[in-house]
Amino acid sequence: MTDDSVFAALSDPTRRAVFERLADGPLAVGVIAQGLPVSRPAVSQHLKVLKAAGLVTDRPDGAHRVYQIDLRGLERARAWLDSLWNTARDAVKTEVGRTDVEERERP
Amino acid sequence: MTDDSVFAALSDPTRRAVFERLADGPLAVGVIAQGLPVSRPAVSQHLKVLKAAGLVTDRPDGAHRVYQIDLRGLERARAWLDSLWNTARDAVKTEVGRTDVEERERP
DNA sequence: CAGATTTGTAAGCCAATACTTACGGTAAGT
DNA sequence: ACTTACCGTAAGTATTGGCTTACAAATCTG
Repeated sequence: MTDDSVFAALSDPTRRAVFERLADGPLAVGVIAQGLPVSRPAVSQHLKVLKAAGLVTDRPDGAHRVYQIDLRGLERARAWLDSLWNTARDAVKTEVGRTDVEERERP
Repeated sequence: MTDDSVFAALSDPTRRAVFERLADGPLAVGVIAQGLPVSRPAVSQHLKVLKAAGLVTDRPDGAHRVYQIDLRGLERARAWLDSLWNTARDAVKTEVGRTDVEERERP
């Protein structure tokens, strides 16, 4: 569940579509595959990637297998973005000041 | 600057390293490339992707070209994650209740 | 003006990956 | 027990993508 695996998992549009479908609640693989423009095995492979990234969990339910969103992976992505957003925002503020000085000294 | 381009841009570790370097302030291409385990043209290509995703902006500075973080792209990624996080969290809550009922009816 | 510096782009190469079909294994229904 | 349904995995293929080297354009410096 590294930053790398999380963002790599979120990079594929089909995988994000799978992930968005799970946002409303747990679903079985076949149900997820319905409506998506890819085959069911493809969805299985996507779910495997999402699981390795800590973005979903799965549990057996009879012949079905139910997948559910795991908030831990999302939290990791959020933490990375938030951290970078904060430092970038601070840098922009201090940078504006620095630029003013430089432009005054070297117009 | 679609969700797709943003997450695709953030999926590559080298590109995230480039992006993190820019968090502290604007930098020229050559400076960014220093310390990274890839060639300078590779960095240029990464910056092109980041720019297309709305994650950085660039401006000419003599023979140099200075790149800077653009908060718009970050905001887009944050919005996607936040939206999904909220709906997923709500779904978890209501799902707990539903599961309790189901397990009472079908143990 | 000639040379050096900085950068973007083109071409080519190799690895990663998303997809399909085919198959095996497990669970539910008759 | 046999059939049906659901799912994961293996094998194979085609596409994408990141990297390097080579080259061209623009700018500074002497």
